[in-house]
Amino acid sequence: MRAGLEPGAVSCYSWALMSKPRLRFAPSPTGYLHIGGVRTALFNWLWARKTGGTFILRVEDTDQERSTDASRAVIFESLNWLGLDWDEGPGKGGEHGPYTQMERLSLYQAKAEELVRAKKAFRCYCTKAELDLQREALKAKDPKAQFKYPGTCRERTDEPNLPYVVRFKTFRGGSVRYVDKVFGEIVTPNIEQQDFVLLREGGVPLYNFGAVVDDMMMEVSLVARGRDHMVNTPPQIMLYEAFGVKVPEFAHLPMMLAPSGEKLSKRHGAVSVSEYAETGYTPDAVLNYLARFGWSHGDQEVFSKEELIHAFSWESCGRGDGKFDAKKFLAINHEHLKTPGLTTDGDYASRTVPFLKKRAIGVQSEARITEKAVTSALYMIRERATTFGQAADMLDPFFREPPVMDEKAAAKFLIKEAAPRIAGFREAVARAAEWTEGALEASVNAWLAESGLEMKVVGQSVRVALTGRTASPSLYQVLFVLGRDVSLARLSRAASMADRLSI
RNA sequence: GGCCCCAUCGUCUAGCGGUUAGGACACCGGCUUCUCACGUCGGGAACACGGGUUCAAUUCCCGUUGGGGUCACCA
Repeated sequence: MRAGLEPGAVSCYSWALMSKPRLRFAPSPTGYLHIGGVRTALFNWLWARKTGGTFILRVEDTDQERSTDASRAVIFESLNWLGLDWDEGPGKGGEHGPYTQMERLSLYQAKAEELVRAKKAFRCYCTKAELDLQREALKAKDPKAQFKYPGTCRERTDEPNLPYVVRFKTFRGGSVRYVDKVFGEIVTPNIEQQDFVLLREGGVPLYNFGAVVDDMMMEVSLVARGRDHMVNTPPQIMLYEAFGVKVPEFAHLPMMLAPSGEKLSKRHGAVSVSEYAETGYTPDAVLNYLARFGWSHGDQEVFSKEELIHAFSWESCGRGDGKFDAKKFLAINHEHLKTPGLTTDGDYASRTVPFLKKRAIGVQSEARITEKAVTSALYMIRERATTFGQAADMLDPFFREPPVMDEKAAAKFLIKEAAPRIAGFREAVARAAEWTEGALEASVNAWLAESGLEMKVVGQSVRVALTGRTASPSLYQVLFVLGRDVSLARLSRAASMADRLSI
């Protein structure tokens, strides 16, 4: 009942309906985990989680020139940080392992041999140099001509003792048709294909072959990947048909481009997941932004991870490429940090502590940086901080004694005229009925009223006195969080500093 | 260049024949205000173009233009 070789005969539905979907993310360990790659992983993961299917992680490391163990580790680390957990794969096992391609070499070789024996593939003894020569020759004759492997060894029957690659006998007539879950029907004439290489000279598979053998053996039922792979789909489908197995479903995702419209790369700013982790983004916000890129759910912009799982569908994926927008990304992160329902106090604090500790290295107050202390100060900065890194910056004056004094701020606000005001403010808060925001404010207001001063004129000096900066949370919150002793001490010190400074 | 894909505000997008074309980010104003934010109110801002189909096209079809992808013993 399998699909035949005629065009239009490839049906994918039965597989998908009969069992839980199996999806995979198959990165190459050749660098950091790219934000675009994460989106691919995310969409696969969302569908697996929504449908109760299986999410497989497979490492495609057949490019031995560029693959590194360090990169492999970074990719795992990034996926873990994002919370995109896999059901089968490295470190997790599964019935279809190993999940690293270089550990599956004998499998590819056996499968290639199977095709050769069935005359669906052949050994090609043409060398790379020969082919390059032919390519150049053709180009010299006709610059517009398309070079395709001429089929030199396609029907060759001898088996000389020479190095060879294994090539696929591409179907000659007809076309490949499939129904993409986001792009719809795609038809490609087979004439476009050439006899592509399955196995290199050393027996290491090339992408299209490795991916198909693995997807086939791992029983992947839906292949979702970037649109840049769309051109690989027809040859891959030929391979499935050559093996006589069911063709999986395909879903291609529109591309994420740089604001300039070029392919997104490091020269356009942060593109690796680790950079966002280091800046203090929260993983769910990263997923939120990436999900909303090329996918939508009515007017909703902010999603928790659970909401994404619930709402996701291929039908709501767009088809147009998009441009990465760092500002919107930041705004989404801010939204997640502001909302306790999205980022709990505990989560917020535990993610902020490392940032605070990092900036407190060598400072004696480091021991005071605890999740508990940070948690109790959180309410001051929830609305303000856009990243955990920024939160740590805002919290810094509360975990350092004395606070770092901004020199410009001091020069401008800790001036002679300010000294008596700071002192007056100090006395006012010192005689507050109790050390609460309300009582402090009441006491300060009373002092303001009797002294004829306005908060406008004393505020900034007091702020610099308490925090060393010109921007901070509300003064009463600052006083409260700092506590009576520290507050009074900082105010005294600043008052005398102001008095001295301008002599 | 061949083949393939795409096309709504600057950006991400809603729209699935009849809407004052909606939201979000960004931008610009007002309000709030002890700073910075947050919040809130308001504003400017889009259906690439040309043909069809239809009583009616942003929406369906074709073409043009524009953008993107890909053309390896990379993935």
